[in-house]
Amino acid sequence: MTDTAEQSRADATRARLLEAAVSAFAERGFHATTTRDIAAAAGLSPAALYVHHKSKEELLYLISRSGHDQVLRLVQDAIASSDDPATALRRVVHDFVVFHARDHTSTRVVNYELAALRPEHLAEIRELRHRIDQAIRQLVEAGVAAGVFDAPDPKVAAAALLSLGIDLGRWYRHDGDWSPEYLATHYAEMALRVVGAR
Amino acid sequence: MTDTAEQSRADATRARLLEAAVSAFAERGFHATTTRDIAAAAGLSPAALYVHHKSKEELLYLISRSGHDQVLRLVQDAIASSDDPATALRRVVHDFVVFHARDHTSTRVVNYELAALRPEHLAEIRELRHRIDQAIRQLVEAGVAAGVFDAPDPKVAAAALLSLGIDLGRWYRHDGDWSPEYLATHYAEMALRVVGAR
DNA sequence: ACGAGGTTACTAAGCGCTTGCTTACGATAC
DNA sequence: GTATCGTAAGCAAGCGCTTAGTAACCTCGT
Repeated sequence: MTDTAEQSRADATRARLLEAAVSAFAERGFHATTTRDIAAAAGLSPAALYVHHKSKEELLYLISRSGHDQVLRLVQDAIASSDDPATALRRVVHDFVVFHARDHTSTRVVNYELAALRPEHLAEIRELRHRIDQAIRQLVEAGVAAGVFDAPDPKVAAAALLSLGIDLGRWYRHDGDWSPEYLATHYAEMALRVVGAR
Repeated sequence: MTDTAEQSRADATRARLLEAAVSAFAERGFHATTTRDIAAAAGLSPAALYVHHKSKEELLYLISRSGHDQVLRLVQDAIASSDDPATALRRVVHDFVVFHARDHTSTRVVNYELAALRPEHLAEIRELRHRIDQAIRQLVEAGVAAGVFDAPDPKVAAAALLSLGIDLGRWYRHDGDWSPEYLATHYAEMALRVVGAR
C-alpha cells in the first residue's frame, strides 16, 4: 500500500531527517553539524541519511529553498492585500516578523548558512532573496511616490526594515518575554514610523 | 634589542595571524576555516600558528573580545557625551552603525560565531553583550521617562535599534552604494523616529 | 674583535582522530 | 519472492595540534 493521499513511510523519514537537520544546523551551524548528528537525532543510523538524501548540502538546500519560498509568498500576499501602502506595509512587517520569530530556528539556518551552499544552489537562493528585497523596497518607494510615506532615502529605509525581521533569527527565543504576535504588532508600528507614514 | 616602544617581530606576526583569522572566519565561518588557511594567509607554515597562539578557538576569542570591548566603549562614550536623550541616542546609533559598517568583516565574526567559543569564553563575552544591551535599553527608557521619547515598549524599541546595527555585519559591503557615514546619519534619524523623539 | 652559548622565530613531518559518504548485506511487509 | 527500508563496517581525505629540529640572531667573556 504505497499511497498517494497519505504520506509514505519513506516520506515521513525524509521529513524527520530534515527537521533534525534544521535543529542541528540552527544550534551549531552547518559545518559544526555532522551527518551522524542528524541521523542520530532522527533515530537512524548514519547511512540512513543517504537512503533519503543525496548529501548533507542537499539538506541545507531543501531547508533554504523552502524557507525562502515561504517568505517570498508571505511578502507578496501581504503586499497584494491592500492598495494603501501604509496598510500593506503594516501587514508585510507584521507577517514577516511573526514568521521570523515563530520559525526562528529555521530562519536562522535560512539567513545565516548561505555560504555553505554549493554555487548553483546559492545562485538560485540569491535570486529568491533579491525578489524579496525588491518587493519591500518597491512598496516603500510606492508609498513615498504616493506621498503617504516620508522617508529621506526609501532604499535605506527598506534595508532597515529587512534587518529588523532577519535579525530575529539571531536573538529571538520562545522562552523570552515577547510572543511573535506581540513583537510583530510593535515592529509594524515602528516600521510605519521609520518610513514616515502620515 | 627586544624593544618596548616598537612592536617586536613576534607581535607583528601575531597580529598578522589575527588579521588572517578575521578575514577567513568572516568569509567562510569558524568551522569551515582550517588552521592551514589562516597560516597560509599570514605567509606561514601551519605549525607557526601554534607558536603565537594556543589554539584556533583562542584566535576567535581574541577577535570577539576585542570587538565587544570596542563596541561597549563606543556606546558608553556616546551616552556620556550628552544629557539630552535624543542627542545621545543619535550619537549612539550613528557611531554604532559606522563601526558595524566600516568593520563589517570583524563584526560579522563578533556577532555570528559566538557558538564556537569555549564555554568560559562564551560566558565572558555574553557579559559584555549584556552590558551593551542594557546601556542602550536604559537610554531609551530614560528618554521615555523624561518625556522626550514616545515608545509603546522601550525594551522592544531598544532591541530593534540593536538589530539595525548588528545586521550590517551580514549584508554590508564596501563596494555598495552607501558609505558608513551616509548610512549612519540616515539610521540615526530612523532611530529617533522609532523611539518617537519629539 | 670574535666566537661559544643561548634565545627567538620558524618549519617538516606526521599522529590520532573525525569527517562525508559508499558498499555490501539483512529484515520486514505484501 | 521481491520491493522497500534500513544497517554494519569501513574507506579516503582532511582535521587540529604536537614533536623534533634548524637557521638566524643576540649576548658577553676574553
